[in-house]
Amino acid sequence: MKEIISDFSESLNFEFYQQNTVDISKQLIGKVLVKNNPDGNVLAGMIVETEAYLAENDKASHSATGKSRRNSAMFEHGGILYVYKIYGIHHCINVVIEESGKGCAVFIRAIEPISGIDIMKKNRNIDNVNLLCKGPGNVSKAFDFTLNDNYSSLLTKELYIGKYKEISDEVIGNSKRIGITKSIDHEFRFFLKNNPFISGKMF
DNA sequence: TACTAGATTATCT
DNA sequence: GATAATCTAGTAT
Repeated sequence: MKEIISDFSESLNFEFYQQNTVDISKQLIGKVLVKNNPDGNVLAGMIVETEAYLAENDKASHSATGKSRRNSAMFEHGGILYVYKIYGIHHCINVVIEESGKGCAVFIRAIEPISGIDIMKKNRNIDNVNLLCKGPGNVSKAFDFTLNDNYSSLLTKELYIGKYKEISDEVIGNSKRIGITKSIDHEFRFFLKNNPFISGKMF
């Protein structure tokens, strides 16, 4: 039984991803990430927590030290996925933003599951829906994103981000980014206030 | 509720 | 050889 949660006609277009990274980081809150697997399973959820990583003046960004094998996807044009592995165990997903050659991305930290919840539970091997996509490593595991998904386009029917809910500014909180050791002063983390699916604390 | 340690490997220096 | 945009389980408070 498939639940149709979003229409591909509602998907964000190429131009959307070429805009300012911090703006997009905030705008992605309340949007829906949709992944149509080849086996027919639809995985989807609302983005509830993001962080912006910039090309300039941001030592925490992977692009800060220039292009390398790992971060090369970040230097593509906006609208593709940048996936990397961290601590040898977890995958983390980013949405590449802005024009080719810059090195900007939005880090997806947490998602509220909407569709394909049984598959996500199986992928995570847990039963608590609130924990399914809490934290970047868990998002990747629930959606089964791996290094193979690096460079994937977000402009296809198989994988895209679509409009979902209108979110007003006052329910979006922002704070310092989590888990980094450099440029810790920037307040580039955005989240949906009082949402039980976000990671970390709400301050 | 809060802190700490340990897991584990692609990538970078 | 060292590091890392993390997560979880365990112990302490």
